[in-house]
Amino acid sequence: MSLDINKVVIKTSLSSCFGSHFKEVEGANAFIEELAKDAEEVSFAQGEYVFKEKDAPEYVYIPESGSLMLERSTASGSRQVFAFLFTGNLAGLSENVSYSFSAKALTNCVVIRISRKLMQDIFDKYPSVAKRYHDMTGHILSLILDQLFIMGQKSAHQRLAHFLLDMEHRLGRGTHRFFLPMSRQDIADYLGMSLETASRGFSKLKKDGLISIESNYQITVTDSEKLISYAD
Amino acid sequence: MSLDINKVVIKTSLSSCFGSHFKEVEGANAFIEELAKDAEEVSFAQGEYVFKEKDAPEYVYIPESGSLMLERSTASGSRQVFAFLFTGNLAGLSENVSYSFSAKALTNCVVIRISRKLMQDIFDKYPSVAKRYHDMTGHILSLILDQLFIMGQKSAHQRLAHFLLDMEHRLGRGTHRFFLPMSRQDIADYLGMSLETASRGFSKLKKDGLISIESNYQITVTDSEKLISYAD
DNA sequence: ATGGCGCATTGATAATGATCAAGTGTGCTG
DNA sequence: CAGCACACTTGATCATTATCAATGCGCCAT
Repeated sequence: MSLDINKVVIKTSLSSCFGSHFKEVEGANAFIEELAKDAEEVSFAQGEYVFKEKDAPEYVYIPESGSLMLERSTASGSRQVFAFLFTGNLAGLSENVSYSFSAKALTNCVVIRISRKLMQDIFDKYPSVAKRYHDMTGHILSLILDQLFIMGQKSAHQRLAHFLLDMEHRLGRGTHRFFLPMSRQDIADYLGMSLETASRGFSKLKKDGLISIESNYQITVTDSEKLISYAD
Repeated sequence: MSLDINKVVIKTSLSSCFGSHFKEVEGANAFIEELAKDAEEVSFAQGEYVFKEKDAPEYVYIPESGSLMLERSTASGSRQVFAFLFTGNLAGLSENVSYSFSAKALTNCVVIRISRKLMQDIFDKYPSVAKRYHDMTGHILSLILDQLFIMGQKSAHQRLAHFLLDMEHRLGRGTHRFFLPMSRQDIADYLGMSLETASRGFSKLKKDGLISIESNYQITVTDSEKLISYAD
C-alpha cells in the first residue's frame, strides 16, 4: 500500500525528469512505467556521497527531494564543482568505465536510483526512447560548454551574476526569490574563484541593489534586467 | 577508379576515428563499410567555416587531413575555443536543434562529412554500434569536464603546460616534437587568457628549459617530467 | 634589397583576484 | 544565558593576469 504511493511519487519524479525531453515519443509512457517498476529510493544525509569518482557507474540517479553537487577533488586539496542538481535533474547518464566526478548530498535527500543495465534493456525495447536519451546527453554537453565559455571569458563578478540568474531560474519557481542549498565555498569552487571573492561578489551585488540577501542563503533578485546586463 | 581510391582513404579515416571505440563490437565493420559508402569528402581553405553555430546539425564531420577548431564568439568580440580537432577526431556527434559552436578550418583541410540522418538509419540496423556511439559522447563529455576542471583550478601557466602536453600527445606521433597548427591567439582563447599571457608562458617554459621553440609553431618538449609536474 | 604587413615578444602599468588576517553574526550546546 | 563553533564578511596586502604600447622577426611583393 505504502509501496504503491512510493511508486506514484517515483513516477512523478521520472516524468518531471524525462517528460520534457520525451514529448510525443513512441513508448515514452511505457518506458517510464517500466523504469518506475525497477527504480529504488535511497536516502542520503547532508554531506554523504551518493557515488564517488572512479566507482563503477552502475546506476543513474535522480534527486526526488533535496540537492546534489557533482565535484572532482585533487590530492592537493583543490576542488572543482561541475554542477548542482535539484529535483528532477539527472546524474550519471553517460558514464562509461567510471564516473568522472563524485556526487555529494548538499542537503538530506531522497534519490531515485535506476540500474543502467536495466535501463539498457528497456532501451532495446523502445529504440525511439533510446534516441531521445542520447539527445539528453547532447543537451548536457551543451550546458557544460556554456559553463566552459563562462569560465573562459567572464570575470569573477560576471560569473557570479550568471550563477545567480541560473539559480533564480531553477529554484525560483517563477519568482525572483530562492533559497540556495550550497555554501559560499561550494559556489566559489563551482565558479573557479576563492571563497572571499564569491562573498565580495554577493556584497557588491547587494550594495548595487541588484539582489537582496534576506539571510545567507535566502536571495531575491531585485533587478533582473541589471543583473542580466551585469552578467554579459 | 579514383573514386575507389577515395573510398579506401575514407574507410581508413573512419576506422581511425571509430576503431578504438568499436573494438569487438558486433557490426562495427559493416557499420564502417556503410558509412564509407555514403560519406563525402569536402575541402576547406584555411579560415573557412565548416559549419556555424546555429546551423541545423545535418552532418557529422571528421578531418581527414588538416585541423579544425571549435569555437563560440560573442557580439562583443570575445571568443572561446572549445577544442582543436586533428585527423580522425569527430565533430558534431551529439548536437540536437543546432550546433553549439562553429567549426573553423585552422589549415587547408579535407573533411569527411556524414549525414546524421543516414547515420541514424545505420544505427537502427546495428544497435550495439549505436550504444558505442553513445559511449563516445560520454567520452567527449568527460574530456570537456577535464577541461573545465583545468579552467577552474589551474593558473594560466599551468593551463599552458597542460595544453602543450596534450598537443605533444596528439601531434607528436610518439616523439616530443610537434608542429602547432594554431596561432597564439587561438591558444589564448582556448585557455581563457590573453594573447600576451600565452606568449609569456611560452617564453618562460623555454627559459626554464622545459620546451624548445624551433620556430613559432615548431615545439619540442625537452623535459617532459618537469613539464608534467609544472602542470599540476 | 627594401618596405610593409602580420604575428609574436617584451616592457610598463593597471586591474583583478588570491591570500592572510581580523571581525561579525547566528545557532547550538552545556 | 554564556560561550563556542562555524560560516560569512571585510580589510590589507600581494600575486597574477590584462591592457596598452613599443619593438622584433620573418615573409612577401615590389
